[in-house]
Order: sequence, then C-alpha cells, then structure tokens
Amino acid sequence: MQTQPSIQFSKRLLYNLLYKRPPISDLKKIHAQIIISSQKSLTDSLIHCYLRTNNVNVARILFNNYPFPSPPTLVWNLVIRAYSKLQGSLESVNLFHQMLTLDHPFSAVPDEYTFTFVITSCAHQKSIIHGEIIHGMVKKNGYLMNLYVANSLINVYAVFARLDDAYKVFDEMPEVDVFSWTSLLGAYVNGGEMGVASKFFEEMPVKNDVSWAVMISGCVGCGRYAEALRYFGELGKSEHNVKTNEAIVVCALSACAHLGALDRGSWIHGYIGKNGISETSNIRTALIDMYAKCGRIDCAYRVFDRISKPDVHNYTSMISGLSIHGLGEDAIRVFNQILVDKIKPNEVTILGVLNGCSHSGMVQQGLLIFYNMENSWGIVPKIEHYGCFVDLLGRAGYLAKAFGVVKSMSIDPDVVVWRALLSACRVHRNTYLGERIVNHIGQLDSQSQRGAEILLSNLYASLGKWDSVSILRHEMSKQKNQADIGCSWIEVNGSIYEFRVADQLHPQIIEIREKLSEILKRAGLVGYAANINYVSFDLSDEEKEQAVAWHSEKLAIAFAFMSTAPKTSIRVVKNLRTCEDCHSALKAISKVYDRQIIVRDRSRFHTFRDGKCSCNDYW
DNA sequence: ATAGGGTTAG
Repeated sequence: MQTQPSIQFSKRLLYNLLYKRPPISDLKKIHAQIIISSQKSLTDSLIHCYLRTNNVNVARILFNNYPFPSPPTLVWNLVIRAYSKLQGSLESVNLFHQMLTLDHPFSAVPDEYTFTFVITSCAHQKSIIHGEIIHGMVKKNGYLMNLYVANSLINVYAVFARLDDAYKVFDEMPEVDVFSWTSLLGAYVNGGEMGVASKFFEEMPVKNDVSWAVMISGCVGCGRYAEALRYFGELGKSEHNVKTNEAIVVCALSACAHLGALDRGSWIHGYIGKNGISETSNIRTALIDMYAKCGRIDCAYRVFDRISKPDVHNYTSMISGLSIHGLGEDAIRVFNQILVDKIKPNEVTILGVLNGCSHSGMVQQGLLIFYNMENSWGIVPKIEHYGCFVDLLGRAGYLAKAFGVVKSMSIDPDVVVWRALLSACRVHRNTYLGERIVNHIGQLDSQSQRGAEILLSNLYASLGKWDSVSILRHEMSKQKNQADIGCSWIEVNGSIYEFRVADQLHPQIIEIREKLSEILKRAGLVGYAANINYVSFDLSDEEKEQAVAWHSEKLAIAFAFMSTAPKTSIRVVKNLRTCEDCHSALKAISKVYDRQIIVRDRSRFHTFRDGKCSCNDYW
C-alpha cells in the first residue's frame, strides 16, 4: 500500500488558505498533516485559520495547548477579538485577565490592539465595571492617546449612557475621527437626550452612514417614529452623499411598522430593490414585521414564502404577525413548520405562538406549548410567557385556573400579569375575584406602584367606586410620569397624521369634530349608543360621553372621511387598546358608510366591515 | 483594530 507523501505546509501556504475560508473538514485534514510532521511553529497560523472560519472552539483547544514557550501577544489578540465578537460573552475579559496574571504560564504584555478588543467586549457586558477597571489601566500605560483605544472607551461609556465620562475621554483626545463623533452621538441617544442628540448630529463635522443609523435607530428606540422617517427622507437627498445601508433600512421599516405606515413601508421595499441593497435575513424579518403590523398579512406571507431557508427570526416575525391578526391556526401551522425544519425556536418565537393561541381562544394548544417549552426547547418561561399564558386562560374564562397559575408562578408576577387577570375578571364580570386581586396588589412593592395604581383606578372605575378613583387619580397626578396618552396615527396620501385624545392641536380640529358628530349621529341610527362604562373619571354622563367621543381613533377616522374617497378602506394605528365604545362605534360606522375600517391597537388587528369586527368581539 | 440594525405577553 502506498502512503501519500506528506505535504510540508508553510506559513505562506496557510496564509493564502486563510483568505479562501475553507470548510472545517479541509482545515482538519491540513491540521492532521501538520501534527504528523510536528510543525509546531504553524500553530499561530492554524489558530488564525480556525478563527477566521468561525471555529472558535477548535481554535481555543489549540490555544490552550499552545507549544512552549507561550502564545505571543498577537495570538492572544486574535483569540480575544474572536470572543469580543460573541456579544455578551465574558470570555474576552477573562482571557485578558489571564494574560496579565504573571504566574500564569501564558502571561504576555497587552498592546493597543489587545486593549481595543477587550474594551469592545466590555461594551457588551451587563455591568460597566470591567470597562471602568480597564479604563484605569489605559490611563496608566498611556494608550489613551491611541485613537482606537480611546474610541472604544467612548463607546463603552456611550452604551452605558455615561454621558460625562464619554465626553471626558473625547475631550482629552489629541485627535478625533468619525468614530469618536458617532460614539459620542450614541451616548446622547442612549441617555435619552434626543434634543441634545439631534443638535449634536446637525453640528457634527464628519458623519457617515453609521452616524445616520445611530440617529434613526435612536428615534425609533424612544418612540419618535415620524422623526425617524424624516431623517430617513433627509438622508436620501443627494447633497448628503451617504449610502443607505442595511441597518438604516431595518430601522426605517421598524418605524413604518410602529406607525402602520403601509405606503411608506412598501415604498422602502421597492427602494431596496432599486438601490441594489441585498435583501438580507434582517431586512426580510423587518419587511415581514412591517407588512404584518400595517395590516397586510398577505404581503408579509409573500415575503416569507419567497425565503428558501427561513431562519429563526424570519419564522418568529411571521408567527407574531399571524398572531396579532388573530390567525392562531396559521401561527400554529408555521410553528410546526419551524419544528420540521429542525430550527430551535427562541423565547420570542414561543411568545408569538402563545399569543396567537391566546387571541384565537386555542386553549389546548397553548397549554401544550407552555407546559412543554422547557423540556422540548430548553426555554425557561419568563414573565412574558406567564403573562401570555394567564391571558390565554383568563380570556377563555378559566379564571380560577389563571389565578392558580399566578399564585404558583416561580417568578414574582408583575403588573402586566395582574392586569391580564383583572381584565379577564372584567370581561367575565367576576367582581369577587377582582376584589381579591386588588387586595393582593395592595401589598405589591413600590416598584410596580405606578402600574398598580393605574390598574386599581380602572378597576375601581368599573366597579363604580368613584371616591376611590378620584383619590388615586389625585395622588397619581402629583407624580411626574404621565400615563400613556391615547394616540392614533393615520396615513393619507403618503403623509402621516397624528391625533391625541381630545386633540386641540390639529389645524382642522373644528371641522374634524363637526364631521365626527355627524358620523356618530348616523351611526346612532343603526343602534350605536355611547358606552361610557369604562371612562375612569367621576364625570357626569354627558361629560363622559364627550370624553369617549374624542378618543383619538374616532378623530382619526373623522379626518379620514374628510380626506379620502367614499368606500375606500381606512387604516388607523393606535397606541392603546381600543375601548368598548370605540369598538361598537366603528362596527356601526362600517355598516352605515359601507367602509372597511382596519384598526391596529396595542395588541391586535380589528377589521370592521358591514357592522362586524374580525375579532368577533374577543380581544 | 474602534461606532449602527430586526422578532417580544397586556
């Protein structure tokens, strides 16, 4: 039998290989040859090859068994950088620590590259403490003068919203570049200082596509969706000479999704195709979400269907979309598909499918998924899953069972869980359990105080205990935070209009209100009567009727009647849940005017048509 | 070598 001549690998040969990114099987063959010919000096290049091809674990074994004397700083740097890319892993910091431990056999002297990588990893840790300690070291060894090191430090402080510290590093730098400016912008954005951020952004002497992405994602992050789209539009103007990238598109689509801005969203979809931006998995996830949240579950499905091998995010986005449309059966079907594809669902996937079961009253299926999630997919239920599960049971009328789950939960129930239970009590008119829960909530800690107060106030209101309501409301008004204000958005001819409850700001508000009165009057002819049970103030009946009459979605719809052709569909997005009064008013309006009205509220879609709603009054 | 992004219960 003939033996194959063993190939002598040189550093040069491995270096060339590195850039071809060969499959792991090829690497292992070469690795074996090197072991046979005991060319230990090639270990560095091999580690480099494995890291380049994302085989961190194999590289780590090689590193741990590094031949005498010890890995040079360059090799340490490669490994530390690889772990800094696994965001959230503490391994970079641990390795850095070992490197500095003098009695460790591998100890080595870090250079400016080591610091850059390890500091980058510090930005992804839960606590800033590692970053602070390393900052101290950097001060001593003089690397603060290095542009890369200082920039990564600014970024750490930016991520943890430590504005002053970020600025201090920036201020003492001998020279700064677009990375320094952009990271500092990120500090203002993460600190919630959007006013300062946008002024800073205008005045930045250099900015690139990432700077724009930071600004736009900052707007999305704090709910300024219309502003995010303004920046996106501004960016498109040729004088800025900036190329739109994947992150920017994803953020813009997310803003459209929140606003329900379908026209704008589909325009961006077309824009992607025309501008040679490739439809990556991230973009597809964002597209599915946008179409679903804009009421076009058909388009969402079309995007999903074209993906040859959907990943977990694509699947999750699709499942959550089906769920908010009340299409529980379809959500389960797609969920089964993910299992067939042998893709492990994540906690958001489970949440999406549970939500679908909840909105479609599919108690059995929901029960099965909830009780098996840990065994089947290793996902420990979080408070969100409990919230969804309690909601599933409560909505369907299994109040005692839902209460039992809350009492036996392994995590402390939060206000959301209590609210789900309370809302079930209200729907199923169970005052007894409702009051027991209120007593229970009385003992909650101050952290959930605020939510508990709103919750209590609403329950008292529905029980008619107006004295208790007004005392609570008075207490609450003294605090700074305001409860969410009802707000609706509507897109007409490509522009987005915003309406707030009892809006005084819109320039045409007087006409809008007149139009609304006329509409409600006609709705009254088919049996609509103002439902004032859920107005939480102790007002006279007439005042209450006024209060519900000016809910933001009604104003938005009146505006739509003024500015769109008869019989066209109307789409409204609302930040809170639709009240019972608006729900019955919209049913009546859809019948009288023969219009399809699609409302997306905080939790799902309602399609009103011919006097009925797609949720079958179950929401 | 360093900055940016999607899905998340009521």
